[in-house]
Amino acid sequence: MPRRPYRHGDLANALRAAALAILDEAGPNDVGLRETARRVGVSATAAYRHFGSKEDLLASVATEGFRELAAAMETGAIESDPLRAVGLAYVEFALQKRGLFRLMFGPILLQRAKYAELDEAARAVFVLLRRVSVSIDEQPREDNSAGIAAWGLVHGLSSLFIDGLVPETYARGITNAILVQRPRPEYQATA
Amino acid sequence: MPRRPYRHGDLANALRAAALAILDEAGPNDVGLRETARRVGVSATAAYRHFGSKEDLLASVATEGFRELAAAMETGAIESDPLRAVGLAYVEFALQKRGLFRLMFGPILLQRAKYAELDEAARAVFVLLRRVSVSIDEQPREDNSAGIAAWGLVHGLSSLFIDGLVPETYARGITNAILVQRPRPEYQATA
DNA sequence: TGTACATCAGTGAACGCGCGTTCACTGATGTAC
DNA sequence: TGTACATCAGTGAACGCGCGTTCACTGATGTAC
Repeated sequence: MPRRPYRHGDLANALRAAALAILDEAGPNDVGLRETARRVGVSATAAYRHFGSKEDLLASVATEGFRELAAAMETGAIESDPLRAVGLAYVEFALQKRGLFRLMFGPILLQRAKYAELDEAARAVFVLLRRVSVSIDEQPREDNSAGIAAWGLVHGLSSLFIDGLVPETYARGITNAILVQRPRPEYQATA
Repeated sequence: MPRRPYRHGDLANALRAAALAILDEAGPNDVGLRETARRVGVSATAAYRHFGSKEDLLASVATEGFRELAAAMETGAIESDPLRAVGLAYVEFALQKRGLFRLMFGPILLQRAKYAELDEAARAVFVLLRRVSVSIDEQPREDNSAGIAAWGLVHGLSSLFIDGLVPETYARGITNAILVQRPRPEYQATA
């Protein structure tokens, strides 16, 4: 078998991929810089040529994750029942890549003031949800509550499913049922 | 000042309280058995008189958390708009005790097969939500989707708020608006 | 085309750290007589 | 009431571990001439 050449060629991506593998096999807390490098077959220090720190690597993986998520949602956004399609894409993403999903909404997200690209990628997901929510809202409101409600719902469902609090078997069916588009009643005055 | 007596008297609770403090100041990943013992002013090994392992301690704290949450929700369950009151209590709990909330829905929850009390306490929260959801559902369904939807919504909103994805300032107002009780339209047939 | 050289992606040893857990122990407390 | 003693909640030293990061280095690659 051919030995890996001295220069890897795409070590940054290889490290991200290895981190992803650990994420899905174990969990966010088990992603270590040393372990990640070990999987790629490279010394731990090699990672520092591509990422300033372990946190930088995680932020990079999370950013990619948000972009992937947004892309998956975009596909649904053009369908006839966009909120349902987009919401299903969100839940589907969480189920398929639960390790990544957990990383994306874990402690690294609290550091997003430091990571402009991460912040932007996360925002894009929300913007997309708001768009498909507002479009079906008969009385669009200024507080974005329709978008926030949609985000809260799909995000919460995703969490409950991947934490096993609701049996995963029912995940798609139930999500589908819940997200069926229905006429929105007028909002009532609230206290 | 009086020295702590040789026997602490209530070390188990003191350790739980110290763990709670760390949870809110830092986060679930920073709760260490040594650090917790240090805060109580006791040797690290003393903890082993009361908990079999670090994980046991965390499970115990999380269990208490679920019981507290259920108790807070119970108070709202008897009001005239129970889903809103219970949902607000849920979100309020997450905002007030965000460290604890994160622990409760973190990796320890995946170990709940090992911790019967934790499992039971978590289930109680769901049962309560299902109760108040079904009660306002005009066409109760067998799949519990009304309860799951309610849980997903309040859980997701809580997560978004404590992760700062939606400004916390709006948290209560928006949650309130979203949870306003409204007539449930019939469910449509789904694919 | 051949050669000298700068670049910079990799290496491996070493650092200090805090962790969870074990072990043999100590000594205050509560109880039996 | 006084004394002997068992209990068991605490101690402190020690273990092995894997971590993130630094350092001085090496040597393959690509380029300038």
